[in-house]
Amino acid sequence: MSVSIKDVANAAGVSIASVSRVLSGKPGVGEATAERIRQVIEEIGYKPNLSARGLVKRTTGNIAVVIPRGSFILNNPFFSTILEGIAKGIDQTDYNMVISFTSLQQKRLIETQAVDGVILFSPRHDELSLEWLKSIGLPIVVVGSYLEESPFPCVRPDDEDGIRQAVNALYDLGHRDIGLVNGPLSSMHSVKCLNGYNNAMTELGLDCSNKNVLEIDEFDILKVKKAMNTFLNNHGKITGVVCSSDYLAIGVIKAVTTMELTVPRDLSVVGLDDVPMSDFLTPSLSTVHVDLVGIGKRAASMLLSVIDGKQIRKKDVVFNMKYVNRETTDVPKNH
Amino acid sequence: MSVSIKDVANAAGVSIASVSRVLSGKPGVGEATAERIRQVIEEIGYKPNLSARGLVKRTTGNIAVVIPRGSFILNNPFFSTILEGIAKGIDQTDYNMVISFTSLQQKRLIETQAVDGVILFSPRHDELSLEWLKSIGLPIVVVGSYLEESPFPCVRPDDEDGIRQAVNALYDLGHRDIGLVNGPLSSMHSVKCLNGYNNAMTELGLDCSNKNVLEIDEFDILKVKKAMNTFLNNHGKITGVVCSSDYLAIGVIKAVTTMELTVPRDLSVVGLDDVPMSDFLTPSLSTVHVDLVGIGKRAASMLLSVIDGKQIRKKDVVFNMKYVNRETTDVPKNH
DNA sequence: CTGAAAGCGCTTACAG
DNA sequence: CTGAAAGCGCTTACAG
Repeated sequence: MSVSIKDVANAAGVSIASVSRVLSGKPGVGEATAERIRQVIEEIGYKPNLSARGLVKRTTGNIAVVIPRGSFILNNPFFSTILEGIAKGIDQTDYNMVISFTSLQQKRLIETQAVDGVILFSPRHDELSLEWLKSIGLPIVVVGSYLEESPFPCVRPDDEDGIRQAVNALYDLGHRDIGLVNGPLSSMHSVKCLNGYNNAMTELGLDCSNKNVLEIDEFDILKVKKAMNTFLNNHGKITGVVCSSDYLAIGVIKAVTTMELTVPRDLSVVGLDDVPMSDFLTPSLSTVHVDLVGIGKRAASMLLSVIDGKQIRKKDVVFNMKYVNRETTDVPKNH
Repeated sequence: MSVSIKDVANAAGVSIASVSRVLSGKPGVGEATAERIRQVIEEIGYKPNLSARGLVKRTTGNIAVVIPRGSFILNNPFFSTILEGIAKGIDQTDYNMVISFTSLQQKRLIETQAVDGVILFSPRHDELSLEWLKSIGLPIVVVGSYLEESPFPCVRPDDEDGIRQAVNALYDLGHRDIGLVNGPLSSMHSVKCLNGYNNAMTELGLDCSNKNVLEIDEFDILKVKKAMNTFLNNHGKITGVVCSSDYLAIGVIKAVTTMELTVPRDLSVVGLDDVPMSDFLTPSLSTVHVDLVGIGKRAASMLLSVIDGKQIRKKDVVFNMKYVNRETTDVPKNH
């Protein structure tokens, strides 16, 4: 069928050991021989069989990207943008990226020694167990949000400060009644956002009793609309909201608009993360920027280091965020 | 290190051959023995080594999802939604999905026998060569757009009819000067869209001299804005445009809005494909719906069939589209 | 510098 | 029904 190492050994008149050595750049082959072997490889188009190599080296050349609850998640550009970064991060290497969305696949992928390492997207407490993950002994890097008790290195945006900046931006515009639209607290990301919100409000001397916090657990436009409706009715004074993600902000704007309110005139809205599409929306979304592609890249290079057995210094890499004022924010209505 | 087939054979007091047979569900093992083996496997948590299996069976358990020009593309929800479908399609199987965005990775993935089959996203003529792809002899299914001379089965939306429906919807609203905002013609998708546009216009007795067609080759908001600007200036009569994708439509709306025009009052805009976010936008996007998740699922199941050596009947599976009227369309201004 | 040989963990004729 | 053995294509001590 396809050519094997034996074929190139024959064609070059050497042993397969020598071929293997030049393939992996190991020393111990004369330059003349090595050159001849390289030529033959090129000529007959030999490609090493990864299964065979993997069998003896106990590696696969694959890294897993594990994304929780696929269906809802992939539409969220936060994930796809980080994914882009990961892809770029491994582009120059020999690793392939295998993605899994369902926990069924994830378990299999990990148990089955099908990958050399794992990039874990913002895991939630109710999903893959940390104990289990630890017991596997696979190199793991977490991306997106920090897990308190986790032994794994992590790359993430500084959500807490991001939300703080968002709150302050609204404050500077004159807003005093500021709400938070958050995701479910089973995600550490949401917990950080809540902390950031509470801290910022307290620093500013504003009321942060959690009445002004709306928690949305499923990302369904109808549910968001309904929730926003009752939320705004119960908190009539709110003039601006900060959201824990751009995607959420888009839904909030939609919900608000269908209530015959106008953004930003009746309500200012700020997102979080600045996904590429945010500048593209109409009105363009005020949000807090972070280099999502950079986060993905960094997570990838970090994982590769761990796989290579290198000690990594920073176990928790936090990317700075920066508020970007666009069109969904304005001074409050009766200002 | 981890347990091997030998360990379970020892523990069960049988040969590795028997273990292998129950693993693959092959006949030739007594029910009592088989049951005992299954128990041992469960107890000691044995998982077969995929590399070893792959080496002898010459399979990998991986299917490749090949996405062209990653950076721009992944932000486009058209792709991520189909991806979701593919993931669902292989969820119940033992296959893993390995994704590649760069042609470098793609070549390696395919040459290196690292996958059992390939799902190829809307390839362009200037990318991976069909000749090369054919020469590899790997099962391939194309998703997204049809390649005329391609020997590979394809799953795709009926773009041509979709555009036709969009044009007709605008016509029915009273529009007569209808433009097309298209992608680059190196993609068959764009070619189909252009055909659909020309045919629909002709059927309606409208002018379809290509002056009313804007071709945007790179998806950059500044470029879109600039292009739209000159386009609308040169075609002042246009009251509605049809776009070859929802993503493009979002950019068009943005561009138009920054020109101090209002959608749909000054310009009606229709997208194509109805990605999940379209209903989420403000104003929500009028577009032509197609079951993108279904397309992904179908492509996956089709590829699995080809891998299994089954003959597939339909080489070109076309999904119907259906116009959805939302908020970016209205009667023309001076109607 | 070079090669013969063992071995990675499986599957699958082949023999019994 | 069951097992001994060959072999998949590599890598890597070990000897020379």
